Amino acid sequence: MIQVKLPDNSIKNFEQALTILDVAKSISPSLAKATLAGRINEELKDVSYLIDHDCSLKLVTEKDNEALDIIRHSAAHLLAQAVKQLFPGAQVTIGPVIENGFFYDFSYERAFTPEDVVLIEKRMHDIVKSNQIIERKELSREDAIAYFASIGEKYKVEIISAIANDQVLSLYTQGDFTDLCRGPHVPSTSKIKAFKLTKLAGAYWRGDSKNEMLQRIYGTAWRNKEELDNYLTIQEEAKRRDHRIIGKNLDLFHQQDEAPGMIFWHPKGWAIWQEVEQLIRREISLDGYQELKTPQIVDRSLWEKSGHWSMFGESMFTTHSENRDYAIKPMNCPCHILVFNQGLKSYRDLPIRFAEFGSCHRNEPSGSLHGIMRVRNFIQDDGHIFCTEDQLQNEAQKFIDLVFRIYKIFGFNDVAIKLSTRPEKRVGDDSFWDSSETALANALESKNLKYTLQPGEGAFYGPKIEFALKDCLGREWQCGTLQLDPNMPGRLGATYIAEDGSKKVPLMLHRAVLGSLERFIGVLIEHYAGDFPLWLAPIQAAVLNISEKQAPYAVSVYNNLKNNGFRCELDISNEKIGYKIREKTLLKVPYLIIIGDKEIENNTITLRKRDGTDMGSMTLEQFQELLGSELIS
RNA sequence: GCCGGUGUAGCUCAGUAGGUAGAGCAGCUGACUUGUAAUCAGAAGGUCGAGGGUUCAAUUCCUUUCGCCGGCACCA
Repeated sequence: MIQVKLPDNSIKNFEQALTILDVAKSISPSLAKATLAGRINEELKDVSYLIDHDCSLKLVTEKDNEALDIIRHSAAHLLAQAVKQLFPGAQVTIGPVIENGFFYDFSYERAFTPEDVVLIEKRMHDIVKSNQIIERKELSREDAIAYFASIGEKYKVEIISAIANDQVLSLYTQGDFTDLCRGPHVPSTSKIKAFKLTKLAGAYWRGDSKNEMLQRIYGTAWRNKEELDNYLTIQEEAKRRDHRIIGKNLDLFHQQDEAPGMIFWHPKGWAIWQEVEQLIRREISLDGYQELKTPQIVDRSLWEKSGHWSMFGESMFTTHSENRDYAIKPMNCPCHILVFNQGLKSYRDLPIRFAEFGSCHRNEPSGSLHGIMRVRNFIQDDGHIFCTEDQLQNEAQKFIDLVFRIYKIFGFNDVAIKLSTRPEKRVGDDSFWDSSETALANALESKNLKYTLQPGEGAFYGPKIEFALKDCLGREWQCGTLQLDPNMPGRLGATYIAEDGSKKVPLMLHRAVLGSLERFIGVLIEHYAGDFPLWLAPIQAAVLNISEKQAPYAVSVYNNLKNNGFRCELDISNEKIGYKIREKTLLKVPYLIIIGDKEIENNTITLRKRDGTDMGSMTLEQFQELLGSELIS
């Protein structure tokens, strides 16, 4: 007698061993049809799994969230099967589930073309139609290696060879295709109902740039067509928000061949920048930061002392003059230490908080550049805190508060926190790393903040806390960072006089709330889709006249607003009002001011918001009050 | 940096099986004087990313190179 406990705590008794599918059938035929897998004592299993002992069972159907991963994994196999049928010379490697879909990497004598992908996707649909049963089989390591070696799948052999000896290996077969896989999978190919191949790309074997480059095919897969369409719509939306397109349409900035990875900020883009920079300036001064400015180009010897020359020499821009080598600064911290080093510092002076909007250059690999999100010249809302070990926790807490305070102003309320610990390539001994990692973790825990651990992701000089905000499409952007650096102050000779009269080396915290302003503004553009809130809008209002007659009145309204500090535009061209409204609406101007004869007569203005709302007429004074109150909120 | 794609007017894009290119919008000129998302007309606008090669002839073919796009790798 076998007892199977179901999620509603009811218990079903069976005379003999049976599969998960059999259990589903015993409940209802339609449930059996919908079942994709089962969770036996919390472990996911195929529907063909044989239940031969008492257990709890939760049937996984299309409706369950966990079904999605199974479908996607099966879609990856489906892709591999189609590729093997069309290109028998291709070797399969790995095909995991990723966010929103899956990919599969192949080794092939040539790159796949977009035309190939069309054929592959078509073949995948054919295989789905033919409803091939997906069967699981267990094999010994030796047999599995022998099998894949016999069909010439060298990568699979390599993968199996790396798997521990005592692991049971499972193979999944569907029609003419067999793949090594942990599973589980859907019971047959017809269960994969909604998928689409999305991208073609090169990818290194095992993610290592020293290895062969494989052909990666990306796809997305969903429970049904509605979900797939919904996903594709969101992708379209993301494309519509692309900061490179909006940046061009709104005339915010441009980039050109002569300066790859650098931004030419236009007046309108720079207006946004200034607002963001001023906001940071206000907020950090409340937290006791002092702003300063340090040189752009600094002698090589400083970078050698700081460790950058050996650690990041290749990605620093250099120059030289009169037999001296210089680096164009890739970061501000060494210079901040040089400022700290001027004059004796007492423990009474600490903590000292320096801030700088310093322009930094890093020679990022060409392939990594992306609009204004990843650039070679950037400015961070950078800052460095010099403090004692006792002050560390308090400073970390204070900074965490600052980050949340500022993100909230932009409407980012969902923030993911990550703690990155010691990387392989690092300076400083292990006791430094032990204590500093603990200190950061304590700061987070004292604030009851949840965080994920990222082992090996720390900076070469110390561990860090990273703050990733979520935009309105749910995408994560890592912006804020707090990095503990117990090494650099010592390397550059920073000291303070302690209470007992001895010289001590201060701790340093590198911190930024927004990170690179270029990137942060890129995030803002995509988050708001160009519809900036009034305080950030490059043009806050546009004055439009109906016809030539009202031009002088329109000019006076424009001048009045401009003189009161609002960013304003005037259009008194000989165009119809509909044309002017369309133009300014496309430029996402929050308020359009329409001036016709009526307005002159009543000494008012008529307002239209960028979303089309007609706000009727009011006096200019009333409008300015309205703007003022919107700016404060 | 690596793999693949791509580069034509200010913008969005078409085109040439090798014979130095075309549309819409914008800009310019003119007419119209307009009431809430594109008024009409005219003229003009291009070393077809850059260098080299093949050819009588290259924007088109070959090659080198640069930028951009999608990934991978990288991201102090």
